[in-house]
Amino acid sequence: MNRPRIPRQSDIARLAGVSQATVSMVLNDRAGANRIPETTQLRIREAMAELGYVPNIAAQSLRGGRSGLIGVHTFERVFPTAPDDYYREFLNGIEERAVESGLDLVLFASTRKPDGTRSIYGSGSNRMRLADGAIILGFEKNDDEIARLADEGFPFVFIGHREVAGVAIPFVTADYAAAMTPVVRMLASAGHRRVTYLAAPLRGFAQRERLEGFETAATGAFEVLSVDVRDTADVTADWVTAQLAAGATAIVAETFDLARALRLALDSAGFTAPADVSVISLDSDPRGEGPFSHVRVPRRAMGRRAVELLLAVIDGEGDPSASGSGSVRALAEPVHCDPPTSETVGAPARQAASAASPLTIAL
Amino acid sequence: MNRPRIPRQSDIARLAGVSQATVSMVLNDRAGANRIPETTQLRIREAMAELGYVPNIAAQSLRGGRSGLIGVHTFERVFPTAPDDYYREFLNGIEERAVESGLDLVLFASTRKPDGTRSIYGSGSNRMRLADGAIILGFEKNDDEIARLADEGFPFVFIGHREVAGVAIPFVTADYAAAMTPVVRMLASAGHRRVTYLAAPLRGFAQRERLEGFETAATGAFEVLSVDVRDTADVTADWVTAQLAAGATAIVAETFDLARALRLALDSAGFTAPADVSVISLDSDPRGEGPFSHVRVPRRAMGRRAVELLLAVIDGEGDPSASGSGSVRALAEPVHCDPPTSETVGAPARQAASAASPLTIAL
DNA sequence: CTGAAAGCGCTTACAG
DNA sequence: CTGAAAGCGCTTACAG
Repeated sequence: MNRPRIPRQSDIARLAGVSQATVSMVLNDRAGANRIPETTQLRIREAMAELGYVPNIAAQSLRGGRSGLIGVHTFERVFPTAPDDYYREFLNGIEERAVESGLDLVLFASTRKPDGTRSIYGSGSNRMRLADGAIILGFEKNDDEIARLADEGFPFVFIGHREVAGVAIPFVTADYAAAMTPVVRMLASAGHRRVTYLAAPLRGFAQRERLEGFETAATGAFEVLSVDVRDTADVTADWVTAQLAAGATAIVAETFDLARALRLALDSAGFTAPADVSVISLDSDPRGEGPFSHVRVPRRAMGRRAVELLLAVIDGEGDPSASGSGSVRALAEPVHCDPPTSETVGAPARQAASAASPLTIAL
Repeated sequence: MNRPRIPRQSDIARLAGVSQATVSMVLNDRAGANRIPETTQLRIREAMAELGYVPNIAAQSLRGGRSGLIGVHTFERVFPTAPDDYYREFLNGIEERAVESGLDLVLFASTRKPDGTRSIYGSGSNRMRLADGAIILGFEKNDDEIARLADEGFPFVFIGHREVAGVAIPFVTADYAAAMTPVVRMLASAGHRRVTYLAAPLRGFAQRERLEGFETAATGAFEVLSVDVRDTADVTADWVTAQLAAGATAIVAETFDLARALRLALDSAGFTAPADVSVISLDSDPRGEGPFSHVRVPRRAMGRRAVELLLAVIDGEGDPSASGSGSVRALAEPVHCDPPTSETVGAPARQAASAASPLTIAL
């Protein structure tokens, strides 16, 4: 009933009558280089199978430098409590791509500080080094830690556009600006001339890029009636009614939160899309497909790309001063977004365009 | 611009003017045992901080130490594509508990075999050994691999009742059987005497335990009209109608899938719960709270418990032949389920109890 | 109180 | 064609 010792290369060597080094060679297919005879190789492989040999990863990575581990660090929880998990799609892509390269994922749970937020160095030591590199997600600003991480030469990439003064951060983002062109084209060709842009309070690059892209694309196509920055709570039936009364025939909602709020507001104001107003959401709802035509942010593809970018950075292609960083540069290109579907885009509702319409009564 | 070499213990030792072994002692808090003076310890800690030292996990675990890594292995994908993520709540609990103990999580993504399924040994080497132990989730039968894992003495625990011939597998489960008592009591005291048990095709222990617990609890309380094993597709309006016609005044749905199907069937048959029929689901819907009164399976608590159990097993308290395995035994106790809420449990609909009721027309 | 040394299981030059 | 040896970065007896 004694626990059998786990076989190692020297056990195989003894059984096959060769040296441990020879076993290693055969295992790593470097046998050809050293011209070890087929018969010897066969004997070694048989011994291997007989003993059920499995390499010891710790020893391999100690010796070889790589652990085959990709770190994932989030400044918020990795597995959120709510089912409409913002990270899920990114993680899907990360996992998928990691599988393809035979890598395992380390979720840094140990990095939580006493106050509940997460920190890379908060616990005293950077456990991240455990991995060959890391993918970082999350909104929290933590420039000092990022700078230090870069300073130490630890390979990492961000998902989402991040900038820290004095540090060149490799990141994966989507082409939010370019995605606005088909949005504008779809609305313009449906006949819309006055459009409201419903924006969330500014938080990051993605939003800025969307808005700028939208305004650029809209130039000459239609009038951006207003760029209205609102919290979801302020997207009410009254607000919708006022927009239509002001002549808007279409609303572009920047986030899926705003889109959800807009759906409720439309319902309670008694409007339907696209009959009364055309609506496009600029972000897809992670919980499901969402109520409106929307631009799907390619989160899964971004997750995959992040792994690829990280692998390139780990391979030392990340030095910005190097001339041969072509691979990294290509991988850091924004990921393309597909054009929106058109369920809630239709012709402008005629009456809404007139200030004398019955809708103004609600004001 | 050269990447700085990662500091190791000998670098600290040189800086602090001690030997590398002393650094190791201080790091592992074995300094007290050897009475290393406070001042020396302080010097070492300062040097450590200055260099940003982080232990090399591979070396630690090669040497026999702990890596501080808890493995998570699933025979299916870790991050499912669908938002109604069955694993999410387990992972929540696992992450939460790991955070508390300063452990990181390794998601074994590399363990996927060419055919898409996952295997522990399929890729040639057992990458799991990287971690101090592992929590295994998922339904797929893979007895050989489990037996081998146990054979090698690798510490692991299952979430969900698992049995493999000849191997004592530590697992965490919920007290499904005991949870049936309040279910039966709630129905009986509402006046129900004839209840249909809607069961999924038998797949595991949880189901068996629920059914046996239910039947035991029901004895003397009411008649279990039928135990009906159905696929969700077969839960139709006709089926519901037939149940009521046969005299059932309440339906107990075993899984959340069945509960969802039952909701649709009730809708299309024009019935509402609890006016026409009382309904209790024996499992909670991971996607949300679900349409019916239900027993909440304490998945998060089970995840937490799995970490605790694993930690005990790692500490060698897992030897079933040892007398001191009290801790493991206590942790392997089924986790308690709270009693169901009562939204869709009401008094029996009178007419349904009569075979001459208009409902039978549908037959 | 602290250091020198062995050894965990591998890979990879380097000798024969 | 194959083996002896060094060394990856640690921990842990064992000597002083």
